[in-house]
Amino acid sequence: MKFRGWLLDVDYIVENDRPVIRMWCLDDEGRSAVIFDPTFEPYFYVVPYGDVPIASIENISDVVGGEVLKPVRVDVVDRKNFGDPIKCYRIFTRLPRDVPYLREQAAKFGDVREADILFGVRYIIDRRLIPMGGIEAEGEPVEVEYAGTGMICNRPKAFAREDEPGLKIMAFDCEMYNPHGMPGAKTDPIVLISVKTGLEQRVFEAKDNDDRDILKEFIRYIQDYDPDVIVGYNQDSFDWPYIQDRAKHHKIKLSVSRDGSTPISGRGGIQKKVKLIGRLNVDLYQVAARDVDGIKIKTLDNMADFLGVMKKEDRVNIPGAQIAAYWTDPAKRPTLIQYSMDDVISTYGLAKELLPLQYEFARMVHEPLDNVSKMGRGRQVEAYLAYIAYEHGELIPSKGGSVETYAGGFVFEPVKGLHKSVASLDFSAMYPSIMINYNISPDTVCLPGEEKDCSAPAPEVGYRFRKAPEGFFTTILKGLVHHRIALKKKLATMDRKDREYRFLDIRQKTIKILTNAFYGYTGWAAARWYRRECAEATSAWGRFFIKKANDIAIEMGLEVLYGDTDSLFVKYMDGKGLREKVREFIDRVKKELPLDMDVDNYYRIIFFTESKKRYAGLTEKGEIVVRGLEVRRGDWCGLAKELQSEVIRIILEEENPGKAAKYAKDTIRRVREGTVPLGELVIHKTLTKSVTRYESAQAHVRAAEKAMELDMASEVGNKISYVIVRGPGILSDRAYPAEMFNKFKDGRLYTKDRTYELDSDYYIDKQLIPTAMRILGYFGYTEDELKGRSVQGTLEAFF
DNA sequence: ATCTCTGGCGAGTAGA
DNA sequence: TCTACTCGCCAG
Repeated sequence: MKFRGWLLDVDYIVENDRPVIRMWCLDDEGRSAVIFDPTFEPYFYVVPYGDVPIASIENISDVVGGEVLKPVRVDVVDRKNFGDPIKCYRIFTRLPRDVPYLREQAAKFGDVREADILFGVRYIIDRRLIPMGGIEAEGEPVEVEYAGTGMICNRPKAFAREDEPGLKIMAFDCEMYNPHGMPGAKTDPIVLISVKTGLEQRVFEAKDNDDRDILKEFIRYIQDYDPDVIVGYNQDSFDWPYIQDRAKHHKIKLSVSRDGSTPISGRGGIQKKVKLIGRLNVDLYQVAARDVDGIKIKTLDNMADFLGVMKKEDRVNIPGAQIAAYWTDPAKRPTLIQYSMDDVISTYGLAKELLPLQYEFARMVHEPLDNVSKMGRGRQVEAYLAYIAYEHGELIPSKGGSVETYAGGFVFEPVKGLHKSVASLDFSAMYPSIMINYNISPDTVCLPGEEKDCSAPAPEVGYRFRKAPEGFFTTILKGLVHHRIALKKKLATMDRKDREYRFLDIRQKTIKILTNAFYGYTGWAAARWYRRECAEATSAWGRFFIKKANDIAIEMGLEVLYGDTDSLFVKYMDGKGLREKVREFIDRVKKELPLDMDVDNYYRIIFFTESKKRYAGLTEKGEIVVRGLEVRRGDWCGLAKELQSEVIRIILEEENPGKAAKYAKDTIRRVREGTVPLGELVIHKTLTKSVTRYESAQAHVRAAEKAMELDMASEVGNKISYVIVRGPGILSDRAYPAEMFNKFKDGRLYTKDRTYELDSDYYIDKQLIPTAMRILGYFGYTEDELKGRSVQGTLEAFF
């Protein structure tokens, strides 16, 4: 029989003491299928130390549980080790689980390589497969109870396709009974489980606080609908572990995986990972945390609002701590049900927005979707490298090296104040271009004595790289750059609303992300292809070129106001002739330096603070661009950010500092009067480690401790939301979790049994004044003026 | 188990 | 009051 469809995942089973590769697929009609390949054998390499006879390798053995493990066979193969041709032994084992034992024995004779490549990934690499891509196979049909089609085949073939699979996606979300704050899986049942698919949405509701039945219904629902992809928001660290505990409590088997097995939890750690066999379990929070920027507090409702999936004002929102109260009150329960529904609808909507990029990453780096969605950027780059290494005959290096820091980008001292008619320019793809230009790659690092065939030494650090042959990274980067140029060219001829446009645009974006991560990857101590010399030389050339560009600009009569790593902000006399001068400048830079430079923006007016990395400007198009200032930060209260944002707007657009100062004074007065909503005064900071590990008292840590005393969630990695109240002690003593208050009126915060007073002086002196003064200080305003008497100012005096 | 990198700002703590 | 240091977040 023949099969044509999509490849979703690859794993293996053990049959008759032999591994059998299992490919989870979809056919072109969207029906599930599995393809087995019993012919693939586990193996790893050993690069011998000197002359090691093959017999020594063939004879390695270990005894595990009374059983003797030996290599199935050993062959001699030609490979490359960082570009150098070498002969090495390839050791085949009977089962993947034998590898850890035999690698230890083999390590006595040489350098063990690729022993830690997972068997499924190994198969994808060796058979050149494309997860989320096309697959064709021919073989014998076989009966399987957990998929529509089953077949046995040993040479599946991948093919690229331009359409997307008809995946069955299911979103789910749970609400737990939490009368004391944090729900505990031992005692507190799940009261609602909501699900949404392409067909319907529904909520399973517990009867009499007993979740036995809804757990069973949920399991049955998954079995019946049989989704290919399961999405949630934080389900790996919250919903799945909780469901697992509850199922265990009721002695129910959580058969939600496609083969009838239960979810597999990644062992411990801070970031938990959950694997479902045959279904792709994607935690959209992990995806958002890595791939979405432009939003600070990545809660489900914020994320859905930000991506236009569900506006906050159009949905029910219930504070986490009140779920039990809503559940218990018959009048309020329907609201809770709607809340749960809104959550699952948001989650499903997020999946529609976020998954296409993940599909492309899966295809690009050749890792199954669920894996790639949980990997850090470095590991994604590495998966891609591992796939390419195979076709180059390059051995995949072993992990890691020692952490050593090195110098990065150069930052110019800003010319503080307001400037009119300014252009910002930057080198396009500076680091990748430098790496390509100087053939900077882990396999081209020049050793002492071979300098004659090498590039010029990198400035400051002196590293050289061989001119030939082309490095492993260089080839890959060139390929990526060319591919992206071709895509951009094609996109330029297409209609933006076209379905294919979206598809190709995501592809070029994926390439860009991956390309830009290569430089950082080479300086990452835990990388397999870690070569600090590469990162050091790349950033050194970068510093050299931005300084050279600065010299050229000055020589041409441009005034350089600021620059950071790969960018320069320039102005020309009174602004007339700027564009012409900038064109000339770019031409000269391109002629004299091996890099491209482009205009990023023209600013009508721009304000540089006296600090690096903090500025705000108004572009010719009328857009306000802010960098580094508190407006951009998630750890200042909303009111302070709003104030600074408005001050910036008034200064840049209306050029009226007096009005900005008045706005600041009004804001300060509102805080004194206690008329600002509490939400505007909450400060959010991440708890980055367990509370006991902090060396000094931090406000958010103390707030987290107080939250835990009240049985409210404060886990490592969470954002802690707190407010500052009046009272004795240092600031952190007076930081309280915002959720503990159920009422805020006239500057007073109420809990069930206590009243606190908001520390309005803290908000005025430490939040509002500093953010406003960051800009207004330049116009001669003082703290006292903003807090009290009125002063007029004009902009003219400051040019 | 986790992890792309360095440069940089500014608030707050802790100790002298 | 001064300074060194910790901490979190942001620019590129």
